[in-house]
Formats: sequence, structure tokens, C-alpha cells
Amino acid sequence: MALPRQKNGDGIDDLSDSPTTDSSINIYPRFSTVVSASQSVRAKRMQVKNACTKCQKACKKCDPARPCLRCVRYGFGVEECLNSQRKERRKGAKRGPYKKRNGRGKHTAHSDEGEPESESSPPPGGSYPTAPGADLAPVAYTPTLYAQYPLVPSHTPGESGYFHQFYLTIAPRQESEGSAAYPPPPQLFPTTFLAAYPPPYPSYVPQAQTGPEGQMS
DNA sequence: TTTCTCGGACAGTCAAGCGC
DNA sequence: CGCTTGACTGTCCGAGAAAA
Repeated sequence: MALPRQKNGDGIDDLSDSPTTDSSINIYPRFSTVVSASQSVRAKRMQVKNACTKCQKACKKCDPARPCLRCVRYGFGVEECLNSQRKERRKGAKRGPYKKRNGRGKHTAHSDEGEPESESSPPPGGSYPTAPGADLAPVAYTPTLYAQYPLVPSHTPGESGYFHQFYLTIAPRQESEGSAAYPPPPQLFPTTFLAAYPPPYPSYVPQAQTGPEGQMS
């Protein structure tokens, strides 16, 4: 990476760093492509477009909300959780002649080898498959539930705020299929999140699948 | 044991170059 | 002029170090 690092980081760690964190639960997405438990291939990593200055300095995962979850965890407010500034791109750099590749196709910088673009890639909006066997599924929070939490103000002028989004990573299945074989449900949120947004929460009622995506408006 | 630091892999962006 | 390529820049994983 190209950023100059400063020794006096903000001293903040990532939510998922601690070895005590239940690794079967992520409160925001890490990888865009869902990989079944039987596959050992790692999915493509997701990145936010613009990390906040705190996460950037600490080289830690950020999320689009402001304050981001990491800042929420450490008690930073909107005033401190600021978008980092991006450098202007250099123009006029000369390049040598292009090497020809075998075969044609869409942008192949990252997909030359391996299977072709599969339908399992989420659409640009960031929806996740909910088909049986999927390891990552959106929690079907209703607007009612979202309304329990503070609206995250948008930094884009004219754009209204939005809610934090949460996704659950389902733990790998046991060998023996069947509902009885699932381990007991893990704690839904890390204690740090619970401290920031204490219960009670309305109980989650699974909704009938009406489409490929969870219901959220 | 927990928190912090940071090297480097990975991902996204976009202008130069290419070919129709 | 649209598509491809690859340089450039940002994000953040994950391992090791430091602190409590």
C-alpha cells in the first residue's frame, strides 16, 4: 500500500480482529461472493469506496455508514468519522505497447483463470443470495426494526440518511444434514455493538421469500 | 489475553493504447 | 469511438509486537 504510516495510530482495532470474536458472525459484509462450506476457494474481498480517516490510518475495514461501525464501537461520532481524501490521479503517463492476451472477453484483469463470471456474483447494489446452502444471507430486518436505530446521516448533500446494514454469516453446516444438526444459534451481535445500541429489540420474524433478495426498502 | 501496528495482497479506478 | 489493458492508488487481511 502506498499510504505513509504514522506510528501514533488511533489505537483502534477491528471488530473482527479479536480472537474472542465469534467468527461465524459478521455484522457487515467482508466478501462479495458466497462460497459454500464445501468449497475452500476464497471469495473476492469487498471494499468500501471511501474508508473513514480512522479506519484508513489503522488499515482496518470500514463501512459506508458514518460513523462507521468501527468508530461507533470506539465512541467516535460523525464529526470524527470522516471520509478520507483521495488523491488526484496522474495524467499523461506514457505506456508501452500492449501485450496481447489469449482469448477475448470482458475485463480479465482478475478473472483470467478460474471459472467464468458466475451468476453467484451479487448485483452492483450489493444483494446477497439467499438460496438454500448459501452461507451469507441478509437479515430480513423490517423497516420497523431499522427504525429502532439512529439514522446515519449521509455526507452527500441532498441525500437523506440511511441505516446501518447487517448481514449474518451462517456457520458451516454439520456433516449430517437436517435441522437438528445445526449448532445452537450464536450471539447475534458482539457485546461492543450491544453497548452502542442496547436492547430490547423487536423479535425477528422470518418473512416468506418473495424473491431472490430479502425484503428491505 | 487483548490491543495495536503495519507489510503486503487484493481490489477499484480510469487514462492510454488499440482496433474496428 | 468503444473496448482493453495495466499503472496507479486505496482498502484492509492477518501476523507479529507491544501493552495491560
